[in-house]
Formats: sequence, C-alpha cells, structure tokens
Amino acid sequence: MYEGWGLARVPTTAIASATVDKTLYLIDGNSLAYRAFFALPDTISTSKGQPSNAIFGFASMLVKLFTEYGNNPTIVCWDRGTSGRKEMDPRYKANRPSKPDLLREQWPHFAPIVEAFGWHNVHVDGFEADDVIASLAEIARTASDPVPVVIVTGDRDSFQLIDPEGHVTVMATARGITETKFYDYEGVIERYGIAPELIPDFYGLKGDSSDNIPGVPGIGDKTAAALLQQFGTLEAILSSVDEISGAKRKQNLTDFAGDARLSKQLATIQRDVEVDVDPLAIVAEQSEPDRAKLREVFGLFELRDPLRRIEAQLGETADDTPPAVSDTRAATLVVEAGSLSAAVALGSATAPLAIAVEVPQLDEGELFAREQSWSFATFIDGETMIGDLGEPSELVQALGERPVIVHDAKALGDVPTNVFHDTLLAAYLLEPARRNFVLTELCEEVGVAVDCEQPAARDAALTAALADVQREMLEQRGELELLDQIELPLIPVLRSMELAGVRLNTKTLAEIAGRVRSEIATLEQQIWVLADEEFVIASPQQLSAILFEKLGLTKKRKGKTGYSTDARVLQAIRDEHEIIPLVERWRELNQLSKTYLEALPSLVDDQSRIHTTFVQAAAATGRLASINPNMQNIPVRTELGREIRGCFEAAPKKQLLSADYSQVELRVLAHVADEQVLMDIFTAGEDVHTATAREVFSVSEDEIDAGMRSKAKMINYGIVYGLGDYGLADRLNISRGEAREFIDAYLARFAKIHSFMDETVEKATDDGYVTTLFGRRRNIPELRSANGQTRAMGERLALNTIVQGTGADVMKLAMIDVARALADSDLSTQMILTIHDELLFEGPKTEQDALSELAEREMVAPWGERQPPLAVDIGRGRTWLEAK
DNA sequence: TCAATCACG
DNA sequence: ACGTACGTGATTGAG
Repeated sequence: MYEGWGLARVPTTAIASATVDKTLYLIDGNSLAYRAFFALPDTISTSKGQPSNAIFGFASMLVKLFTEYGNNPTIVCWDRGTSGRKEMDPRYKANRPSKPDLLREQWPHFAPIVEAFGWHNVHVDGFEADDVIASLAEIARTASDPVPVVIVTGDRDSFQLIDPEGHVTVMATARGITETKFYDYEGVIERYGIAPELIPDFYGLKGDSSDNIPGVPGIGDKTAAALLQQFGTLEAILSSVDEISGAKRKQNLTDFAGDARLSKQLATIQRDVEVDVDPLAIVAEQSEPDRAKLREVFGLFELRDPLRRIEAQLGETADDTPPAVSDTRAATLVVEAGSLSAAVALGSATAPLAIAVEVPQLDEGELFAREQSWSFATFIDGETMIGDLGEPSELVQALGERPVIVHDAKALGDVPTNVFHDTLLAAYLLEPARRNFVLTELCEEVGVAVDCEQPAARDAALTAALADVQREMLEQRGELELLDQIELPLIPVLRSMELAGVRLNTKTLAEIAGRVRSEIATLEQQIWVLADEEFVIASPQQLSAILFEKLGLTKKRKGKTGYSTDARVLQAIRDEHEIIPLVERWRELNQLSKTYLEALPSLVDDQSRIHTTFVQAAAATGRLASINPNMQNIPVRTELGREIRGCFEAAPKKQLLSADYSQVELRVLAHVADEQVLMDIFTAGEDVHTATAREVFSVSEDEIDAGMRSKAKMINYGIVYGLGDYGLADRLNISRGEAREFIDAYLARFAKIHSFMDETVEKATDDGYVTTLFGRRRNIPELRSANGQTRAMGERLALNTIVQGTGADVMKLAMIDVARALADSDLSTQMILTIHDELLFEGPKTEQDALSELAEREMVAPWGERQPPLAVDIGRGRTWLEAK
C-alpha cells in the first residue's frame, strides 16, 4: 500500500509508461464533490457570500493531481441516477438524504473546472459514476496495448476494479480530501484480507449502511473477511453453511442468503455500460489546460492558493500566454522615465493620479538598502512615468494637493495630502475578514491585469484599474461613503499619532523589571521544590503533567492537546495544593515581564518614545489594531499591570489627558434595538450595571449589593457578546438554570433587545451579512451552516459585529473630528493613542481645560441627535495610569 | 506553523 | 455527542 501523493510513490506502471504510454485517470466526481463538501467547513465562501467549500476542495484535488502527477488524460465521471441497481432492490440508497442545499448550489460549477484543465466530464443516463469508470477502465485495460488506469475516488467499493496485473489501481481519499492512499492488488489484500475481486462478496456479507445494502446481520468486516478467506466466495460460504461455527451465525446465513446474494449484486459495479467517449482516443489526444479559463473559474470562486499552485506549475511549462485582461485601459503601457516633477504632472492636475513605490529588495546579508534605490511610478489614462527616489516622502512631497490613488497610503511614511482612493482600505471594506491584501492578488481576482515589466509602473497601473472596480463595488454596497468619509480621512490622523508616539519612563520600568525578575526566580525555585523536579513552567504540557498526573489535582476542561491549565482552571483548584497560587503568580509575572517589561524598553526612540503602528485593515468588525508594539493591551487590571501603565507618561512640562466613551456598546445596542428602558437608564445618567441589576432582579435601588451589580455587569457584557446560559453560568459560578433565569429576566425586561436579536439574525441569515449603523458590512457565512454550533456562532457574530462595529465607526469619525478641531485650534496638544473607546492626548497643562471641552464635544458629535446620547469620561495626569 | 495562554476593550 | 461570549496581538513551547 502506498501512502501520500509523493511522486516517488506512483506505481511503477505509471512511471514506466510516462514516456511511452500515458496513464488514464478516471475520477469519481460525485464521490470527490461529496467528500470535499463534508470534509471542509461549510463557512468557506466567496466574498459575495456564495458557499464554496466543495468547489475549493474539488479544485484543490484536481490541482494536486495536475501538479504532482502531471497533465494526464483525465475523465471525470458523474452519477446520472441509480436505476440499474434501484430496480434490483428499492432499498438501495433509499435512506440517503438528498443533496444538502449548500452543496446543490455549488454543483453546476464542478464541470467547468474540469474543462478548464482540458479534461473531460462524462455521465451516462441511468448509471452511477463508478459504473462508467469501470466500463472505461475495462476498455483501457483490455486494449491490445493496455493503458494503465488510476481511479480517483473516496468510495471503497471501487477496489473491486483493481486487477492483479497492475493495470488498474485506486487512489483513495483518506482523511479529508488532500490526503490519499494508493491501493494496488496487494494493498487491498493487506488492508481487507481479501482480493479485490471479492469486494462485492465482502459487501454482500457485511452490507453497506451508506448505500443501504443490507448484508447478513451479525457479520462485520472481520467475520466477512475471515469467511471469504476460508471458503473463497459468497456462494461457497452459502453452500457450506454447515461447516460454519456458531448457531446464530449459521441461522443468519441461511435466513438471509437471499439478501446476501442481492447485496453482492448491488455492490457489484457494472463494467459494460455504453459510454459515448472513447477513452483510448482521449489517451491519444494531447489536451492542454486553458490558462485563461482556469484563471476565470478559479477567480470566480476566489481560489487563490490553488490558482497560485497551478500557475506556478504552468509557469514551468514555458507557456507565454499573456494574462487575461478585462481592463483594456491598463492593457498596454508605454513606460517613460522622467523627472519627479514631470511624473507628478501627468494628466490634468485635478484628476486622480495613481502612484506606486517599489520597495528596495535587500540583498542577502545586506541590512540597509542602498541609497537612491527606491523607484516610483505615476499612472493616469494609460500614461505612466517612472523615476528614482531617495525615499518615498520625496514623491509624497512633490504630489502636493494632487488627488492620489495608492495601495496603502500610510505605508508611504508621509501620507499624501489628498488621498482620493486607497486600494488596501477599499479591499478591506469589501472583505473585512480577509487577512492579506496583496495588490497583485486583489487585481487578479477582479480580472484586472497589466502587461508591463517595470514593477512600479505595473503596480501604479494596477492600482488605478483596481480603484475603478472597487469604487463601483463599494458604491453598489453603499460603502463608498464609508471609504471617503471615514477610512481615507483617518489615514493621516493615524499616521500622525504613530509619529508622535508615547513617552515611556524606562528608568521606572527597569526598576519594576528587576524586582519582578527576582520574584520570578524565587517563585520558580519554590515551584520546582513543591513539584519535586525542575520543569518548564511555561509549558502547558509539562505543567499539566505535574499538576494532574504527578500531584493528582482535579482535571477540569481539556483541549486538543491535553488538560487545560489556564487561569480559570487554576483558580478553581487553588485550594487543592499550595503550588497553585505560586504558579498563578508566576504566570502573571512572567507574562507581564516577557511581553512588556523586557520588550518595551528596546523599542523606545532617542526621546524615550514608543511608536506603534495602527493597522486599519485588520479587525473584521471595523476596529483598529495596534502592532509593534500593541499599545491597545497595555496592562491595567492587576496591581503590577497598573505599575507598568504608570510608566507611560507625558513629556517634561506636559500632561496626559484620557477621554473615553462610557459604555458605548451598550448605548449603541440601546439605540439600534430602540429599547426605551435601556435608553432611559443612559439618558438619566444612571450607572448602567446597577440599573440593570434593579430591572433584572426586580429590586429597589438600595437593595442592590456589589455582587448583584457585578452579576448584572456580566449579563450586560454577555448580551453584547451573544451569551448563552452555559457561558454565563460558568463565569458567574452559578447553575445553568439560574443563568437561564437571569437571561430570561433580562430579555423580558428589555423586550426590544430580545426582538432586535431575533430580527437581526433573521435578516442576516437572509442577506448573508450584517451592516453597522454607518454601513460597514461583514459577511456571516456561519449563519447558513448546516452545523448548529456554527450557526450559533454566526448569530453571536451578527449581533456583536453590529454593536462593536458601530462603536468603531463612531470612534473613527470622532478621531477625524478631533484631529480637525485640534488643527483648527491654537492648541499644541497632540492626540497620541486610540484604544477602541479611549483617546489619549498629550499637551501643556494649560491647554487641558480647553482640550477637555474640545474632546468631549467632538467625540459625541458623530452620534448626532441619536438616542440615548453618548457620554465621555475625562481624566488627567502625568502618567497614563493617573489619567485613566 | 499551530495551539495555548493572557494582555486589552 | 459536543462545546459553550465578541474582537484583537505577543509570547512561548512543541511538532
């Protein structure tokens, strides 16, 4: 038996014939399509929300065949009814559920994929794919000059077609679809203990539940194989029942002999079906894949990786077919070298000019790019000009007020004054859950291509063409305004915050670090003593071995690799052993030490300031992300965490001011659900958690204790995240029933929230997506999953995306307004950080009163007259800790 | 490269 | 039978 796809494992017949003859591949299309569908999550879908998991899996399989076995003559066979076998026994395949809707939708698209490879689709009315395969294989096998055949399928009954001469072998999908096993004659004997031609007898005895073949009761894999080994065939077994041990088994074989014979017939694949293609002619012909069609069909379903793989393979075959071009304006490009000023003067001064900068490729071992190694290009109306730069900011400078189209404007360092369109941000709005936004890939997907050798010129032309397509798509989705009014104006705001940075008191931080390091060392020794051995505390596997096996503590949840040792588990077993509190403390200190105390000091500039990078195209909900370092998760909750946060401070003679929205997400929820009770709570300026406790527990204000408030707080957060009773019970340490009662009480008291949730889910399931109050859209393919758990996830995503996303929209608008207001004022204060619902400012103390007023005003402005109003809390101080 | 863990909102 | 609240990024051990 051969495992895997490796070329080295192709049966010798295939290798020997590769130069002279060719191997015929016969693929069971139905089997592969079904396998692909069930092996891959049904949340895989195109950016338009079309399910594509089966298409992806099916195409991946064909790509694998092509790239690893070469372009062999290939015929994909499809079912067209089961009538032949159905007439024998109406039970046959009777209990098979009909094709799932999500698969049915994808069904028409398999055949074109096959054709794009230059391969053939075949079906015969009244027969299943394996009958057609068998008949074709028979022709190939019995030809005067036999053609080797490889059958590709997920169904085991095809094994009966394997011949002892090695002409016919089976490549069977194993786990998933990408993994396969090769079976030849010996391989089947090894696996089943019987020869391939006895497979029908085998199924006659044991039956096949998936096809509803009855078989003989009480006989499974093992017995069937053993009996066949002993007696040879089903008939021989049935006529020698007397020799078989076991009264019950004897009886069954006698009583169900008819069923067994019928079952064998049902499992026997027909080899004499008339097929109107000649496999030998197909072997003789020399078909080639249609590159353009491959790009088209793969592009249609956004099969990026498979397309890349097949393109790489085709590239080696020296095919010089130019890429398919749907955008003719960009098709021909005359590259001209020019001066910077000439390049930015292309076209009319008010028309958007596309630009691209070529990043210098560092040679191996080279740490810095050579000077003058940046090149750039500008493009408009088919005209392009290239040139060299010292750095990108020269180009940005020269552009002045000229409207610009660019991919990732913020990455240029200096942001052009007038960014008309950013293809990165547009792509993000179109597919917010996407992870990579590579210009050339985005272009390929929408059918935009440019024939041009010069990289910068090509990218500039691509950017221009892509922008046109994107603006049209955004317009149709109602998201163009979101780009023009929010994402684009935000770019320079973010860039100036990145440049400003935050000052870190490295001296204080170093003191803390030293203290923590020694405590960690002490803890480590104590933990090792208690464990009676030295081990890597940071390894969950080793820790779990110590805690749960060596010390025998109570195991709680378990994950994929073993028992969980996370904070909640440790807290639950804290009293069981004195090692636990030490581990908990070690964990806290080690985490903070590694992530912050040790890492941050190396990131400061000569002003002792840290500069993060805000990623505008990261979070599926519309929020910003912060990297290198992440300034949005600086500690604050624990004592040590607060000490660390206290190390972020204002520059000398300056102060920090923090302005954060109070409960934005709950306010957004109250608004979008139009829930009057919740709106009233906010309008009255009440503490929302206390008020929620009052409403949910039906008690008066003065009966509410801290415990009730914290429970209400959990419920409030839970609602925003889409909680279930189990989750709430887990967090509140109460029974599931009690949690259910709380949730029911909440939804009864805030009835509009309940109906909003129901209506949102219903509409989102219909549409396939949700939108925020400001029109930001996110596809939720999970809602149409056949899996209930996945659907439940989709429901939570739908709700949460509206609330979290609307909050993000509001904050982005606020940042733009605040930045504009600051620029229009005579204040020197700078906005330096954004942490989802908080803005951090740094400036002279004398400006803080004016700043407070400005920040509050501009932060609530985007919300307009909506109810309930938004509220902003403001704090001031030398350090971030004091200001919060 | 992935899973586990934990920092934040 | 299974798994259980949304969104991120950084670090680490292990395969």
